[in-house]
Amino acid sequence: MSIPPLPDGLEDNDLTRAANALHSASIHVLRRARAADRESGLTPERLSLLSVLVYAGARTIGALAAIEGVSAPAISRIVTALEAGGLARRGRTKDAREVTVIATARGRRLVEEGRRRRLMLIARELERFTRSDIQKIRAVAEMLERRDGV
Amino acid sequence: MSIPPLPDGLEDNDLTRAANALHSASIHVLRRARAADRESGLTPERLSLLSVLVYAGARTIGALAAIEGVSAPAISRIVTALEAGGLARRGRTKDAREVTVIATARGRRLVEEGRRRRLMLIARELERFTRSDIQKIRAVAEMLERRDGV
DNA sequence: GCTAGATACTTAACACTGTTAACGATCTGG
DNA sequence: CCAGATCGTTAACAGTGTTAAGTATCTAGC
Repeated sequence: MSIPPLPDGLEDNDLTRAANALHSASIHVLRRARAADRESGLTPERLSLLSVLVYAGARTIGALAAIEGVSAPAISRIVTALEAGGLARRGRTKDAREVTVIATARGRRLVEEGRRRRLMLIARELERFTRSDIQKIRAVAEMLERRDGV
Repeated sequence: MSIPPLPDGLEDNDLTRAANALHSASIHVLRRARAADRESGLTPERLSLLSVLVYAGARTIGALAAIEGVSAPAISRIVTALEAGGLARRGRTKDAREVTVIATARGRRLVEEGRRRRLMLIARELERFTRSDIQKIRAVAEMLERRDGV
């Protein structure tokens, strides 16, 4: 896997080269991870929404739409599918216009297994590096996540 | 942005923590990058296929299907759409069963602009780090890409 | 306390992408 | 030369996205 050249119009410096390499590396990391998701038997959209429910807790349809960056009708339909599969349930709040969604135990288990598979796949790839390089990778990744939301 | 805890069932060590942090960081890097793609006016699938054509050169329908990990009919339909938009063209080889696809100049320009936007977005986020940290990020990302295909 | 407007969700109609099955055209080996 | 393999397209269907319209509920103002 080699890194593509910087496109024309971008200054060539550490910053742009870091962005370029980080871009490529991220694509490759997630390509592998996504392969693990197919074993869940869920479509990517359903698994993604269910993951939000598991890690963020019960949320209204509108909140889920904002988080996923899609429309409320799109969420509503996916929730219906998750409910049919016994992976999530609809609930109500004081405001009777709102509909909350929460993952079932089975939904939670499915998401956790998927996350474990993803991380195991990535970890297996990292095994090729030395302990010292793995520490560097960890330090940089944690730094990226610590500072802001890059 | 904080890193989620390691899931149960995964040993807690540098390797798994590196995988966990790298996973989160990759998700965030690409979330930003994808936002830049909307400006292209193309659907993600069309832009992705067009990118392959630009960076890998002319390819047959079957080869594109293998690269994108989807079926030949799916590629065929997207190529038809790209052709209609003047972004790609179909061609022929000696083997008259095969159909090759190649990006037009306009398609190439569109992909290059998109890639520039992506990298500029990522670079802008990295500007928050010190020069020394940026060098570390670059070194790790290039290492990840150099060794294999993580 | 009532009503007008805002808000939250659902349903409907349509576009795009993915699949598999079936078909036509072309190549290849015996 | 022909039977079978290969390549691409078309068709039919499922899933997800959108916007528009409809229903129910809340809230503000009189």
